[in-house]
Amino acid sequence: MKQASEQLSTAPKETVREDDRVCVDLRIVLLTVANGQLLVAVLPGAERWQLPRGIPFAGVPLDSAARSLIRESTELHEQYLEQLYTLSVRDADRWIIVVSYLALIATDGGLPEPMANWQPADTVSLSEADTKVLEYAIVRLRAKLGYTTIAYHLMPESFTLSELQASYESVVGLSLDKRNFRRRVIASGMLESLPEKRRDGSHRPAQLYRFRADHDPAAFLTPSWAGDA
Amino acid sequence: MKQASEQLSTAPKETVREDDRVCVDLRIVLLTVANGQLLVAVLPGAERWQLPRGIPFAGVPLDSAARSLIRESTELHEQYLEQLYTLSVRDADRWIIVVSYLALIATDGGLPEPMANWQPADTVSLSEADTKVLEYAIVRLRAKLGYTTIAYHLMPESFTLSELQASYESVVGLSLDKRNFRRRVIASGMLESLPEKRRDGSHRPAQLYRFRADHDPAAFLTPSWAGDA
DNA sequence: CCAAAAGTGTTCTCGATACACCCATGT
DNA sequence: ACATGGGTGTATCGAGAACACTTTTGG
Repeated sequence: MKQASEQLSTAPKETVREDDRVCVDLRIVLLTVANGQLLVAVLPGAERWQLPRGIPFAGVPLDSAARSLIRESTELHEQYLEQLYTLSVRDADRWIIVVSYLALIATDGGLPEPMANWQPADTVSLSEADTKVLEYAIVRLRAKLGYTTIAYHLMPESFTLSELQASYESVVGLSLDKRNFRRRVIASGMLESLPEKRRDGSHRPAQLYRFRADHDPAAFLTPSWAGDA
Repeated sequence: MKQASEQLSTAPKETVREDDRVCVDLRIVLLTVANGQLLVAVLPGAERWQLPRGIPFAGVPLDSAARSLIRESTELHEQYLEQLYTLSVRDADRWIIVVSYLALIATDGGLPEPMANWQPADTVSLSEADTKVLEYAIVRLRAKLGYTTIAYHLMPESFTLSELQASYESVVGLSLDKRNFRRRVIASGMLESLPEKRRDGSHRPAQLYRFRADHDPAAFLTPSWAGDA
């Protein structure tokens, strides 16, 4: 019932009975940005929405379990998956262990096929535990946006700098200075400009960019967004 | 066997059999600093040392389980406990889920009673999984040292600035500039000076400090230590 | 008077911020 | 010609890093 070697020496005082074993529950915060809103994938629950969830099988690594959970919620493959945190929450009369993941999906303008429902991340109504997990996911995403190239996973193949800035703004919830934003994002070296421009309305066409194939996903951009409106 | 409500709606395709349930194993990285070395608490294992570990019981929150594990390794109460990461590792023919914690204990000069063994963190020989966990713990501790007052949990009640600097240096593994270090740590406002000084040898006595009772544990110090020797 | 650690200030560089106007296009 | 979003440059400020000498004590 337990695997051998290592953990016998300091095993807890009593033997583990079968139903003393803890329950592990995976929860996925699957985010995307569309029309200037940060959206989260949710499924209908008893009374409220709930995050996509599931119980991992033994014999399967956690990340794979998370990935297959996502494949049940959307037909698009996620672009990015990162473990968030493991918390224990009271559920009925037991404590269950919730392992939470952050996943990102790029939009190509429209929404990814929603087998799940997409709800605005700032207003969706979830259980207490799910709300905590969602909030933490947003904190992490905001932080990483500042010093990594994680935005890559939220953008389509090519985009204008204004579109990139709009995505940043929907995630951080602030408006940023156009000139400073461009300087930073260009200076970071994570982008390359494409030969084409996009004509889009009765105004000057916009240069298109994409993320460089070799962009370092851990590359530092610059760590602070403070100070703007 | 499973608790009701929430997770039925997206339950995995097949029903969960009893022994499909995953095993969860807690591991604690318990660190301290003594005589200029970063030490980790370990227990004798089959061939190598191993991190204190144990299986959490259902019905007990994870953090409590971690705390009681620590109480089995040392008589001192830990000063600080923080969850690190949850990873799945292959063990025999199953994947087990390892939830890792970072704990800190202050030294008062000598070592805390070692029911566990204290080994230098940079040379101790552990299993592959334990090594990964230890390395990650050190990365986290180093990072947090830069922008939080986490050092508090490694220091005795009162100390000199040189002692504090020495602790920082043993953790980050770099030597720091004395003047810059002092300026930063003073400017951060996390310390207060005591009326006493410590006479210590044939040289000028050193001012004693302690952490302010109301120091904000999340207070920013300053995020980088680069550039020194 | 010598050894040993404590303590102290200034200069420089660089990244972050604030801020306002001209450009290309469609109607 | 005008409305619309695209695109650009400069001045200021503050944080971090580099760097060397004086002070106080005990022996």
